[in-house]
Amino acid sequence: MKKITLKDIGKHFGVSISTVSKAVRDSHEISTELKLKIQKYAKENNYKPNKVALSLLNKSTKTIGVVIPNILNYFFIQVLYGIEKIANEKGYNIISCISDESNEKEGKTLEVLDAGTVDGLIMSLTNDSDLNKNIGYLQEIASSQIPVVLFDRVSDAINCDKVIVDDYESGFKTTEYFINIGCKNIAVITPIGNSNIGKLRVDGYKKALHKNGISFDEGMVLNIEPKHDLDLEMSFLLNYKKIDALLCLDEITAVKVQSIVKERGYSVPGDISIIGFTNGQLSKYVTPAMTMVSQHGKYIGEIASKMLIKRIEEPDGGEPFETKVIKTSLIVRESTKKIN
Amino acid sequence: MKKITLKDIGKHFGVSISTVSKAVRDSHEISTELKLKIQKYAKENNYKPNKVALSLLNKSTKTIGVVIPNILNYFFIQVLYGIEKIANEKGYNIISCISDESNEKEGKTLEVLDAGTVDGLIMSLTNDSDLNKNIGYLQEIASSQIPVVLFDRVSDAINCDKVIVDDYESGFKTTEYFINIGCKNIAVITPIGNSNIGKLRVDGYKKALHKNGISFDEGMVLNIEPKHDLDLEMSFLLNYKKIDALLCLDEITAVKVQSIVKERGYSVPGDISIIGFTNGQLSKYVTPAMTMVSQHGKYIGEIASKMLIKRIEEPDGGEPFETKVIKTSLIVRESTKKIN
DNA sequence: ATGAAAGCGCTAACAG
DNA sequence: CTGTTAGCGCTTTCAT
Repeated sequence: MKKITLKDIGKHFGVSISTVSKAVRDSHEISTELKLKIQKYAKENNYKPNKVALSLLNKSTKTIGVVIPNILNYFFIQVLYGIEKIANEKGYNIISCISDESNEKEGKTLEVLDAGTVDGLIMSLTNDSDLNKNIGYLQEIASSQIPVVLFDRVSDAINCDKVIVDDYESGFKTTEYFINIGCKNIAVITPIGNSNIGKLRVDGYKKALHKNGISFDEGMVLNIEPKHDLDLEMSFLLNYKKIDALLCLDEITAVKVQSIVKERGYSVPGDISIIGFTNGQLSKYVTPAMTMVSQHGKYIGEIASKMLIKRIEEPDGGEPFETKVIKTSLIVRESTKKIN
Repeated sequence: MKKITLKDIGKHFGVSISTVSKAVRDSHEISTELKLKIQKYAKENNYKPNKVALSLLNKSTKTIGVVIPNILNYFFIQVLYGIEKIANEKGYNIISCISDESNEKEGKTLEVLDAGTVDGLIMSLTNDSDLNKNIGYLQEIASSQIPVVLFDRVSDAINCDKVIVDDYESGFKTTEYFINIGCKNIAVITPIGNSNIGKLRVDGYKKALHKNGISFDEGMVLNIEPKHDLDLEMSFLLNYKKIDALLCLDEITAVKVQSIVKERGYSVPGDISIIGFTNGQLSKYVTPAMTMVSQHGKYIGEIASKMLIKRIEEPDGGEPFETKVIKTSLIVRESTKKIN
């Protein structure tokens, strides 16, 4: 038997649909006797108010859309986990969409989410969406449809709440950490070279070099792409110059790079110290366990979720948009050590 | 300006709402001139038919609910990825819920999903849901509300389509693999001892021992729980008997166990060979790289998604329920080797 | 070629 | 106490 409705119940008892509605919601307006009968019947038949109808009525779906570029990336999973946790506590559901680093899929996803399915949107942009038509679309949505919170990969062109990592600062601090333990030839390996956050981290890196009197060398920044042969590229880099530190801008790259470096006979951290971004599940268990920059993904998700729900629920009191910066922390393990 | 509706457009042109509806959907019933005007206006104002209204009308939400026990587990992520991929291709969205291995949260989640929000449900049960009130509830949903597909952690008590791994066979084959490379003292470490799949794998293990004339020893099966001290438990196990092979029933356990074993001075695979379940991101990068049983998570997700959507879209032609068994494969790496 | 009306399932305001 | 009405946004007959 398919889902039972108020109408069905009403028919069964020969009463009106609004009476039933009131009865199941235990209104004082209904006689106790009738209420009991109806409630019993409703329970037995597993009646539940249809959410879709309620959504239409209340103009609120109690769901929030989450768009992330890559679900196989532990950082995003952590953020998703944080978002879900808070959303769940506050009675919201999550529609999760994966843009797969594709502008096109990102756009399609926005179309769906912009059609009344969700009360708000939490999103991290695809890698190259800075030069992306979706930006305009998103700005449109944020400004006139539903609240939007951007995290991690954000864009200045969109006016909304944001939660970001202090990428510049973080690139700076990490580089100084290398310098403080005695490293001088510090290379950067980035799979996110054309994203804003990648650029910021590299800028921080440059700043740290500059401050410490080390001249910046373009050749020490290795931009990699999924299709590239990392092994080969690393071989060029290692032959290019004597290197004593490697800063990798995501976890999987860090782990792969460490493995390549070890295979080529370098000792980590004896010859080369390595630090990676994103403290996920991988870095802890490889040998040597890797020193990582933790972005506190779960926390970012929680914050984003809270900000969004606040926007959704508060009469758009028009608090000015906020950008929260989450500080990273360095989790020091065995892939770095002081050179004496 | 908030979302624009047909009514708004109608008012603007002084025509009826149904005319507008037809116009935006390019009906031949409307004069070209009017159609063009309306369509232009609609585009300019970013009109999009409200999905919620459509859902109510069509009694179809074009979304499917996914309930997984643990999002920080790579197997489930892979499944989710596979589900999303297919669903997306077929125009469905995913509402993802995390039951966090809690019966209670699982139940709440079902309540929400059972209220007309989704057209179908893909789910893996919480660890101990065999002795779980939700089972009855789920059976109720599956039998009378919406199609349900269970994967991995399923239950016989629920009558629906299922996608499972050949856990018994897989426990058997893996154990025989150990035996074939010369191992005799094979221990099992399971964090999922009270789940069906955990039991099946252990049963397969027993069968292989038996077939090869090795007697089964209860003490060689180590049930662990999140709160337990794995280090300590492993120490007991290693002192209990000389062990030359360890079968770990999930990836993170495998990695941790290998790390503990190495720390205690054993060589892997020299002294002890190790195999783990779930070929995720971890096992490939630890040292030594671990031999793993791949369950083909993404493929499982794709299959589940296809089965569900077929049920949703096909006039419930009442094909009998199917249980698809996905064969595992052994990815041999360096944590196992032949003993001579 | 356009519009009125019904209905998806529900709630709320208002009558009786 | 119970019922009628209207309306959320949309599509779909069925008039006109």
